[in-house]
Amino acid sequence: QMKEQEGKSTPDHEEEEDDEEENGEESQDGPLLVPRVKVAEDGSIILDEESLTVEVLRTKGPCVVEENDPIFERGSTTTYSSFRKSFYTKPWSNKETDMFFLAISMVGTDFSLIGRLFPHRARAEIKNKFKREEKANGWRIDKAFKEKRPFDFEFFAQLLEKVLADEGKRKQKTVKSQKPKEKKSPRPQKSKAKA
Amino acid sequence: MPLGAMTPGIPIFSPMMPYGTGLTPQPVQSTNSLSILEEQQRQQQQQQQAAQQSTNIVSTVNLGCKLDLKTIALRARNAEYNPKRFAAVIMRIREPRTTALIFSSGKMVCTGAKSEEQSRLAARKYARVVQKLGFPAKFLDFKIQNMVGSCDVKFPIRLEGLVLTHQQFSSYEPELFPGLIYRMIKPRIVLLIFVSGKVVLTGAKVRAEIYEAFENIYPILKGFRKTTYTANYTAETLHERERFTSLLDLT
Amino acid sequence: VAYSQSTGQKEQLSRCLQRGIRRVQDLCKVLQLPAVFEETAVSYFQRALQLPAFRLVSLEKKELLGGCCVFVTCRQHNWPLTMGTICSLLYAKQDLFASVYLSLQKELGLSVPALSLADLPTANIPAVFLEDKEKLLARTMAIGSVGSGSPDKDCLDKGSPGQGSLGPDSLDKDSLDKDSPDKGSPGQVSPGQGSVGPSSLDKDSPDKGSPGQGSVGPGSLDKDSSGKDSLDKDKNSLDKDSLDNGSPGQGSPSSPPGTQQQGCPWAGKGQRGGTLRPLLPPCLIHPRKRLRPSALSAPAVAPTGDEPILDSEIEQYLRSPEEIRALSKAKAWL
DNA sequence: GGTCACACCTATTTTAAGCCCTTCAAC
DNA sequence: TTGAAGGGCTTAAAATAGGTGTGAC
Repeated sequence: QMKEQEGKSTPDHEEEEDDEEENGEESQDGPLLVPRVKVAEDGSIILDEESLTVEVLRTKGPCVVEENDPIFERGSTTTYSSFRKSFYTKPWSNKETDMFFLAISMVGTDFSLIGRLFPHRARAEIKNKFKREEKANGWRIDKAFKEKRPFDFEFFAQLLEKVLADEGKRKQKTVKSQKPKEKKSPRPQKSKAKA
Repeated sequence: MPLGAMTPGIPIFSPMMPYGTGLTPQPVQSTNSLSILEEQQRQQQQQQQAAQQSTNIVSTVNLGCKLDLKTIALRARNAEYNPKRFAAVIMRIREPRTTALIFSSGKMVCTGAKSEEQSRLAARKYARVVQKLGFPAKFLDFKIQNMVGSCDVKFPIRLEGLVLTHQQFSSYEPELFPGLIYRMIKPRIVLLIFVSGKVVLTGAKVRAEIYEAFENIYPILKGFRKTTYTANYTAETLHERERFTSLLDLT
Repeated sequence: VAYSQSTGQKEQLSRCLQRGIRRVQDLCKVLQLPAVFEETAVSYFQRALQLPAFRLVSLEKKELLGGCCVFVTCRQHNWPLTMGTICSLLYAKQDLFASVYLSLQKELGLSVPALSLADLPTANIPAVFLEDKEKLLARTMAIGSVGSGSPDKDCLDKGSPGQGSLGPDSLDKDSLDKDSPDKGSPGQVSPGQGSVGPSSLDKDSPDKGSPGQGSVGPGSLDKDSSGKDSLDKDKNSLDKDSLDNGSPGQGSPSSPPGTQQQGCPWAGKGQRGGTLRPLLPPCLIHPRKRLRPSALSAPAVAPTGDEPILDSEIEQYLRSPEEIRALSKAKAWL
């Protein structure tokens, strides 16, 4: 059993995807992390819950779960949060944010469409970005929406590619040498931004 | 123990909101003893300080005609339509800042407004947009479906104590959510109460329910005010135990 | 395990009930819970199934319902069973289990005490528990992180390290390694474990191993990495214009147009070239943080809801025929 | 095996506070 | 090795409604 579960780090991306089916356990092993949920052997605790009185009397039986209990071993790496669905969203840089507003001025508030303008961003990320900007810089949203710009996909794609590429370069550069700043590395586009 | 059992006079209310209708007058006769007046005034001030804010309103209206969502999405730049994901057009307007879900049946849901009036105005604007797009939209059965409000009582609350004494109404599962979920019966409002003293009220159909619920909960919360820090642990706890011994039967 | 969804309401209640009860019993056996627990849990299950709220839910949820009943029972007896353990055993998704659990509480009007040893009066607690409580509190105090709140608050409010930290694995790791002298002695009893373990449990819950969690990252830009070199130069210049002039300067944090950068289209470039800065107008050198307070929040006047709506306002949301044509073409391309 | 009926997913808003994850800069 | 920063999820409520998966018969 054990359904599968997506291993993506970004919200579902429109179509394209057919999630592999696998990963499943990948554990099975880890003899070390056996969750021994041991408990006091005995003792009686009495709680009176509104007429719902329960009395427990435990005689010194074996531990609730021995450390070798196969049941537990099986899911040793499965935790309460193993199935949480949270995706990591890469923070938006200033440049990319500018692109976001440019997109709004070109297509309006169709997040799905905007999402297609940002190959690496899912609709959910666009929507969250929109809501976040609405709170922080509502005027910018308004401004972008008011300033219509012709929808030129090619243009946008080129621009975005360049912006992302610059970012990736800058990052690498910063890591290697400290002198950086704004620099267009000799090689124009082509590289895919962020490795 | 009815909700208001241990609540002293719960007078006033004073929405500090522009549209606030001073509802629930409620005569202020109450307990006993001396400086009742003073006490009441003090309480009034406190409650007033915990000004409420209506934060979100959801309303519905029927445009009374079938709509072609594809067309709407194509012609309006404030719309989005992805039949694969959701069967409605998602439309937004800037003033009042709201979002609407427009279904092909002509039914519409308007969310995000801060007041009933704003919600209605926004809904009318959406209807106008749809009209301008060529549909014979009308404006039928406008109705406020849900109102959300939030406020701050300005003092920390002992949720552990509250959940014990009001078990029948509460659910406090810090593992799942930091707030205590309080399901008030009358009015039928759900409150999310946080240790910080912040409170969220939701589920109301009319503004008065939010106010009423707050008036009901405020005295209760005062009873569980978390007195600052340490030493209080023992004293407070013991006090609490004494009061609710019957419930715990643990002492 | 794992039915799936579908109400199963048509199914004979008795059968559903029997099956569910069996599951509850099995679960109790697996957990080696006292017999009393089993009875209580089963009765809860029976009560719950009477309610339409549960009779009408999917089988998947019905299954978790059984687990919830066992879980509730354990809690009421202060038995250190964690949600993490239950979820693991049932292969349940945290969210789903939580929702069923919360609705069980809601529907049955149950009162489920927090799993907290610290909150129990000492009188009825076995010695082992007492010891642990001391340790627990001491540890809590020592850790001290708590900015505000009594020890009591710590144990209860944050007592149950939520979202993932309760995983079975994390239990031994922290409790044993860190604080328990009995580390390494299997025979010893450490009651505290399953329960609360204040903040200490938070940190290192070994989720890392969980399958399918993170990774991948957005680094999948692979797809359309087309060549378009020729256009490059042109685009670059366009780019400059549109970004620097069109938007309020290089992602400047926040500041409405009204106050500043009003008539200074060069703002963006100027700020970039550090040396030019002194030449910029004061409004750019010392941009005001506060800005028109009212402009943002709707009209000061409360609407009545019946205000006339100007056509011009509505028209800003409409696309012109050309735009529609362009968009159609563009969409076709995509 | 096909039909029926229905739970549940998807989506939107809004607030609260805590937890979770990733990334990257100081020690 | 930490912590901070940035983003996201969780809880409640309510209306809307088509598509899908699935037990039952």
